[in-house]
Amino acid sequence: MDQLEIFKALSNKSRLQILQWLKDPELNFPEQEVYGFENGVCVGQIQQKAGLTQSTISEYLSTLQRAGLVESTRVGQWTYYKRNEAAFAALTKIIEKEL
Amino acid sequence: MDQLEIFKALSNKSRLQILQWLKDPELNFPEQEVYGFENGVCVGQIQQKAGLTQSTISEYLSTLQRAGLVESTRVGQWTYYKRNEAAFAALTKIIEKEL
DNA sequence: AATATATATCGGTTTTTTCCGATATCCCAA
DNA sequence: TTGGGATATCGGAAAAAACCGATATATATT
Repeated sequence: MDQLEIFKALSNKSRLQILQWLKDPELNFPEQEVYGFENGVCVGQIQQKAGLTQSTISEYLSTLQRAGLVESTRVGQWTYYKRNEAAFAALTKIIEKEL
Repeated sequence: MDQLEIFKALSNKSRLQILQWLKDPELNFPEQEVYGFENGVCVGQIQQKAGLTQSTISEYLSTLQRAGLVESTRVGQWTYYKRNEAAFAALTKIIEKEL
């Protein structure tokens, strides 16, 4: 886990917001027909809610993924993103012990 | 506590390093004559160790202070900085609950 | 009052980040 | 096999961050 990369990923308003939305998909996104929220939420829904362009959101999700904070699953034409809760748990430990 | 401001303060290698050094001043800095490390470590010592200019370090310490991660005490011509451990504890809670 | 030392602030250059539009890729359906 | 929708990638303009040197301010000493 790269501390610096994680903190950089977290130091943007939109990316923080996305992570918070993903904490409770049922609450924050309209129903998804096929998969529920098992795999997370697809890029398009996040993009709509965030009100930024598709390319920007795609990049932001990559950034979060490189930092290990989210995971993605491709299903057909859709890519679903969900939080990686283990990474958040690890992060609190980093702050408690290393920082 | 402003999440975003905290994460921005943490997303710089030198500032992270400073926080780690301040975790154990006895270990990371030469003895200070008058005050021990009660009040923390003065700017000059941090600057020397970091190998950046005085102005840069002064700014970085302000950044950390604005984020609430350190506190400063002026004693004569010196300003001592030390960690605000309460802020770190609060940060782990933010990550657990809000993030 | 003059000088010296420690820190803060200011102005500027270079690098990084933020965001966009355009285009490429990938997958599905007809 | 072609067209359309979803996502990724690329190139770039504008804003922010990372530094620096010069200068200002505060305190202590003489």
